[in-house]
Amino acid sequence: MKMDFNDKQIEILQVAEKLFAEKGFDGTSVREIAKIANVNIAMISYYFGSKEKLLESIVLHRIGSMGLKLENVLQEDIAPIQKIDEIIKYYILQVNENKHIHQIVQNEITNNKRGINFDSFTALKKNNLKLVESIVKEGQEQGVFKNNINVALFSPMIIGSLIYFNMNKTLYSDLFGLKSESDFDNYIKNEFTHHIQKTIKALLTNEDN
Amino acid sequence: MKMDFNDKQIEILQVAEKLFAEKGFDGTSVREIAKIANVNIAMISYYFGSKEKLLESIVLHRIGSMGLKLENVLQEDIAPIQKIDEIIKYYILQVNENKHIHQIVQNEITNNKRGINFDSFTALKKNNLKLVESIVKEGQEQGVFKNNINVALFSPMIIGSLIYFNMNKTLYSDLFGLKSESDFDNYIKNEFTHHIQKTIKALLTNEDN
Amino acid sequence: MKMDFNDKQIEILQVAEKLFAEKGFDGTSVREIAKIANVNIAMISYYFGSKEKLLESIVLHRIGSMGLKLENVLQEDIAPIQKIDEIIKYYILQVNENKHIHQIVQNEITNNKRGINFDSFTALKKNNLKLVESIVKEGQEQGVFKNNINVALFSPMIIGSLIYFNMNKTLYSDLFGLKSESDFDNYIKNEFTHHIQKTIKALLTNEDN
Amino acid sequence: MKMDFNDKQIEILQVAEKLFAEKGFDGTSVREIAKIANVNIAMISYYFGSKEKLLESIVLHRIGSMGLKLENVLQEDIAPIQKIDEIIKYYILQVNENKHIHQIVQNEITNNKRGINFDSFTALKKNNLKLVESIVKEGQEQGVFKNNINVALFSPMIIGSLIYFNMNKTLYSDLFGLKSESDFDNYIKNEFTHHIQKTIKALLTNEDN
DNA sequence: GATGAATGAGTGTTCATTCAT
DNA sequence: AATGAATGAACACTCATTCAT
Repeated sequence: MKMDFNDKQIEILQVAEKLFAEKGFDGTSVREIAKIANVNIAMISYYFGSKEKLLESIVLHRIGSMGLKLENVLQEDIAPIQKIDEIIKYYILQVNENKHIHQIVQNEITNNKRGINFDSFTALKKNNLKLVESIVKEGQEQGVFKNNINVALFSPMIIGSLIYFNMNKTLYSDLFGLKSESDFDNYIKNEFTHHIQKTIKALLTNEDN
Repeated sequence: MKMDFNDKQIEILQVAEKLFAEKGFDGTSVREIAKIANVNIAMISYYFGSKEKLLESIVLHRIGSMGLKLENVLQEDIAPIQKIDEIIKYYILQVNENKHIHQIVQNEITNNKRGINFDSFTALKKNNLKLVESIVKEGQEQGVFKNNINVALFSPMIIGSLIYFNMNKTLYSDLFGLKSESDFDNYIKNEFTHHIQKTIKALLTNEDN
Repeated sequence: MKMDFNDKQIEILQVAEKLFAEKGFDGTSVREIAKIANVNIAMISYYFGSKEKLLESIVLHRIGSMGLKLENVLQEDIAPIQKIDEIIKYYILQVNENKHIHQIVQNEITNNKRGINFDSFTALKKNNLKLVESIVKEGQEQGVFKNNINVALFSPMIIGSLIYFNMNKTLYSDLFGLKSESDFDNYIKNEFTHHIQKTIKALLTNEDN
Repeated sequence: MKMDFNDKQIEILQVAEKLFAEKGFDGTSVREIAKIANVNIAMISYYFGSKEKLLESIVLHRIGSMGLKLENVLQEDIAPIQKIDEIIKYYILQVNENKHIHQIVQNEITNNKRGINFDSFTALKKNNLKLVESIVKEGQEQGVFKNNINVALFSPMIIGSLIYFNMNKTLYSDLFGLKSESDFDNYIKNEFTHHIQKTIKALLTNEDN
């Protein structure tokens, strides 16, 4: 699968990503994408093969440009508890910056009606899980983290709650008095992130009840 | 808003709920619903007015039959920490039992392109939030819960992580070696629920870092 | 074909007549008629057999209740020229009072796609023609009307121009500064009628060019 | 508003014009048009946007190809009374040659339920009216026409009677013994035209009664 | 390599009518 | 005698894709 897209293709990818996230895959027509991206309708089939292949290309393009990998975020010599803080911050930031694609993939993984291949996404998740597991293990060996921690459920907690929070933007903007888009984004970067960090750390360090 | 549906209408509602959850609203055609529900295509418009009204009817029907209200789940005389356990168990159970509708509503609230009214859903959420807040306050007054707890973020954590877990069933079945539908369901009822309970309680009782 | 309609049937006939005239036969649905007439949808088929038969019933009902026949309008002992004035006045009045049905029949006679029977209407026209012919002949014998008058074309001139005038109500209201429905109706009863009378009499009495 | 239609589009316009005139707008389905014009159903929406836009295109196409304008028909140096003869002849010819479109527009102007724009048609009528008014005025100044002539009612008389005559083809073919389509057409071009000319001139020149 | 024209299949909805009660 | 429920057929329109150029 080639990954080098020309300018027109990238324009299409960006427009399509936005529309797919906003209106769903089935709710978006190629006509609409073509119109907004200011290209001929036939281009989408011509460049990407089909509407479904277009979605796969969006995912590939996104993952390819996701910037810093988790591995590079962490310094070797900081305490495990700080590493956890960093990881959560990184996770939330990354998911939030790519929320369009996360929303799309989430829906499409659920609607398995289309045979779209999201292996690259799943692989990324599994890889991240391994890293977190190794850090938790490190903390456990140092005696700062409790045992019996179900690390695999961190992801649902972090990403799941963030997606849910984003999807119910109206409700939470109302509850927290967030008046603008940037208010909302700042809330995620600060209060929300802090809350999740606090929660995970409590789980890792708290005496069992 | 009438809520009394006859048998055929209920059949349609159930089929549509399943299909909408599986394939999305736009990805499901009324023809398909009619075919599977074994009714004439015209019935859907005839009974519900339109495809969109059908979705609203599904939501209403679901909420109307959601059984026990949270208020009735709780005994007065148990400790706040036990109440929290009960609430989480109830929440997860309820969301899981109605996961179809949660999935649909989640997607449709996001894609606000349709003017479908989900106020009843939002009202339910706000109501539940108030209850949890009062219990946390009770615990704080008794000195068993810490202060500075962002209760409004419990919902995203509980429901968000559950929805995410469900949506990535393939991944987590793989990770946890769950071979059947009931394995997966049992995992949610036991390990998953326990994990969330443990997490929330840790958050409520742990010393700040 | 029976002609005795009960109250509900008459209500349906009146509503349908108005709607057919306003929106055309095909542009009007039986649902709409039933709704406005405040009767069950099935009633139309039940009472009249079909939508087409309903139209035939409207025509019959209308003709049956068209009030004074032309024959009775005329006094024996007035001059032919006055008879012509009376006839034209009667014609315009009658067509205008029954403009709905004239509009409908006009359209439906043209659209011969439906096998609707308008013989009763045609018979009325032929009968009226004979009467006018006899009066013109009377005038010709008295030497007050010229010969070579194509009496059969009087009807197109009188009714045709009136229907056209009615159909272009917006245009002519604008041209003549008629601000209300009753302004328009009065214009027909006075200026329009006078104009037609003047025209026909000119034709009947003028030296050939 | 573009007016250049390709061959297939013109084929569709012609078929649609005929069908709309024969069976009305609502009585004609795009399927039928497509079938007879031997094109794919989707072509109608593709070419014209919608069924209603198709009708607007028909009107535009017709008006655009209406050949000689009234202004060019008249020689400067003939007597007003001859000009009137020419105008009537032109009017009847033009309306008769375009009777389909006149019939359609007539019906649709009446059924104002659709927001179709017939301004171009109305503008044409108003323009023609001005021309006739100027000629009548000319005749009045020369003393050959009487005063107090309601020129605005000429149109209803000429066009209205012609449309009525056409719409009741069966009746008048019977009355005048016209056995073929061309008999009927010839009758319009000769006797009918002459009758209208005679009538209008009588009105213009006759002493008031 | 790129695109305007075209299309078969499918969309949600409305239609006049029928039928069991 | 009257009607609520139901339906097959048709409606105008949009879809993603193809193809000749």
